[in-house]
Amino acid sequence: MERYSKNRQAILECLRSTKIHPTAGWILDQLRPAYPSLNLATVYRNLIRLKDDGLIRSMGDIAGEEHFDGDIQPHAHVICTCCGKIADIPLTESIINLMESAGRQTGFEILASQLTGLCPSCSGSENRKE
Amino acid sequence: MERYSKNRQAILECLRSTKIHPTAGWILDQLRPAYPSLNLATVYRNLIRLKDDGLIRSMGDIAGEEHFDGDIQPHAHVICTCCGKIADIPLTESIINLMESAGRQTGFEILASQLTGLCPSCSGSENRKE
DNA sequence: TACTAAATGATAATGATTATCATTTGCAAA
DNA sequence: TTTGCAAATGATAATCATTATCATTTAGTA
Repeated sequence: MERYSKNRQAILECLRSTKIHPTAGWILDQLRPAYPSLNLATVYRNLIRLKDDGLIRSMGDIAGEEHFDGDIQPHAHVICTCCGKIADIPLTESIINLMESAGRQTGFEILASQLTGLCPSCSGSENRKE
Repeated sequence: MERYSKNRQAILECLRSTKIHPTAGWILDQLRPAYPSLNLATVYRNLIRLKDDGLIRSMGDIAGEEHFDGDIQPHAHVICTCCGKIADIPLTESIINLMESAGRQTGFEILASQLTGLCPSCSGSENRKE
């Protein structure tokens, strides 16, 4: 039978209850009121553990910080490479087909689709150069 | 008229002549023989500059390191979240449609499509847990 | 109640990236 | 050619997220 600490459970529930794809630091800030002694290292450790157990997923480093996702169903995101903003996009038939087709072509096990670009705010400012 | 240093030109050409989507460190290693005094900070500085100028593109942090791409045409990648391996996938009609449709839905200016998952090697080892 | 492995908090170490700053380079005007 | 100046550079320190270390605590079990 698997041990399951209060901290780990709280971190998992925190991740599952938000749609913002947070970082370790954000999770710590959320849980501090209820778990005043909770340590950042513990958050990181449990995120790694939850990821290894397949209960959460990492979105990789976005704008310098690793973001996590409590939704392990295959789905898609749009990410702003400038400010790190993340938007969900509905997982349409065409995206599923694309993921499957790319998986067949490359031999990869495709788990997520990330479209990257510039959000409305960043698109105006940063790209007035070319 | 724009100044254009030898270093910056060499970095740009290095990026354009490879398909491996390298890191700053890799570029430095490539150029060291021809530019023995080239410094890592200079590579970083010029990559930022080239990116700001729209001549190259960053793929963001992959497995802890920022990777760059000399190909600024919209295109698609498959990335292994475990080992960082990157594979190109041809930019099909369906991907273009997907990018355009997601752009309309979210208001983002979509520049690239990244499918993430596990490469054949990592798929075997890391995921035997669930 | 005592034992043992897992979990934790505190903190140091790591590693990629960025900032600082004095020096050098390369063009442009005199 | 010489001088002046902004850009570029090399060397190195600083930053910041993440990871490792380690002594201590916790929680389940014999």
